[in-house]
Amino acid sequence: MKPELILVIEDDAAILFGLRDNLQRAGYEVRSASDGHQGLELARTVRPDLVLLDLMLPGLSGHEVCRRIRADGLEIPVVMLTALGEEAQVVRGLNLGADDYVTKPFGIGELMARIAALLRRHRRVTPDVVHIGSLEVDRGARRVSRKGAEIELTPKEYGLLEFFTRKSGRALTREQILDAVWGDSAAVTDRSVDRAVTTLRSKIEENPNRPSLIQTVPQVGYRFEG
Amino acid sequence: MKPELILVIEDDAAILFGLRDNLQRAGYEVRSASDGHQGLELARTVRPDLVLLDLMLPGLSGHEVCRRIRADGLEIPVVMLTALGEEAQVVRGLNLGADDYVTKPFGIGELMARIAALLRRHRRVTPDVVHIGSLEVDRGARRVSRKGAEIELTPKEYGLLEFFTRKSGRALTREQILDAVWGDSAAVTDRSVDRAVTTLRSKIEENPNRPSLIQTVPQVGYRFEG
DNA sequence: TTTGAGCGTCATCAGGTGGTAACAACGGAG
DNA sequence: CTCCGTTGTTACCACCTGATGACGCTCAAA
Repeated sequence: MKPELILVIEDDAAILFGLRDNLQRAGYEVRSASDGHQGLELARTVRPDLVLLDLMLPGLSGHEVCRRIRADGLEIPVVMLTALGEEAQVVRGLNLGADDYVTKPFGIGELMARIAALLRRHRRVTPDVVHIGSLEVDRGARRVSRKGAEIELTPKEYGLLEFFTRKSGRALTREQILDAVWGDSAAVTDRSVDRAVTTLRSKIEENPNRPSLIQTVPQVGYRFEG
Repeated sequence: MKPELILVIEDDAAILFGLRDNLQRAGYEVRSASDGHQGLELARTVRPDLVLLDLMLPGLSGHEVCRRIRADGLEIPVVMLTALGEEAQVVRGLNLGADDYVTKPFGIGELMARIAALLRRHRRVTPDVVHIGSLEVDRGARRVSRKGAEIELTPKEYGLLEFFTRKSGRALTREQILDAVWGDSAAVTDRSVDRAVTTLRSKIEENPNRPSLIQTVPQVGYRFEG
């Protein structure tokens, strides 16, 4: 099997060297960049399996790099490296789509373990097209169809459905759904989730009165059956 | 068979002369430019089969020329010529879409071999003509027509259409489109994408009011139906 | 210098989207 | 059986988004 490729974006040469050494020893292939722009370009072109991203970078900041990676629709796991005392930054980072963060100075063993875990988790997910029963969700084209017939969804409905497909089988609170689909900035009632679920059900369920895809979990929220 | 045309962009007259001499001796036709702007212009107009590009140039840098060539959707192989000690630049170059690089001072034999290899490889890929419904996009001739009637597109319109043909079927964000067609350096609003799409639709859609080729993906961007 | 093409921005407009509210339905507790 | 909290459903309409015409800036050719 081809070794997994890790992109390290880090401007401190000493740390970079250490990371590269450890990663290669662990059997990963490593590419690196020492500033944000270069790192972003590499992420786009070489399509690494995971990105290790320092927060403080010349050029683009780590946040910006992360945001753009996500904006490109790349679902690469991103691990942020932050100095102590940057907790506020950490929160921002996670909201921008980072999957994990590690605070410097870090134990190399812990970091390696986190990386391995993320890769393992990520390998299981996301082919571009997902089938749930007779329903087909094409994330690349952003399209949904059943038995060849396209189902027209509004952006919000599609966003909700896509989120469900990524968390299928798990009970999700309305708050989790709001955060993920509406974004933390939006100030909306959690009743909006109910309403969105209703309209989504009416479009994708065979029998909207007895939903089979989106189950209500009383007192909690909803669960998508994958 | 028509001799292959190589464009050399190099400001050092001595090196340029040597290259031209060797290339012609090897049976290639040669055009040359001594600064970035002129080189880019030539690349666009004479459509060489390969570009030899010096990194350090008056006017536009080699990187910028390379990026713009790619932004235009030209899939010409580009070989970067770099001085020793410019490794960081080399990385950037490759990421910008250069296909190879050679470090000065170089052995002329090696360079010729690389050029030949690139031309060979390039001939094998890139189907030049794409058909979408009744529309025909000839990437080789950089021409678009419908039922034999040529459709005149401006450079930006053509660049956009060509990018669409390469990403057909996928939903593309305005940001992705901007990066690819305008280039990251361009400071333009994403409304410009809308504008460009509108004018492109008016030229290539049978019924611009009900577009069939370029679909709007609300809140996201556009999707080209391949 | 003039002219014109290309293209980026702005203002406007139409249509769609989705949040809220109001009410219905449901189910559990007492 | 009644009460009350939770969820489903529908209607309404404010707001946003995207389409498009108009305008102006820039650059190159004549």
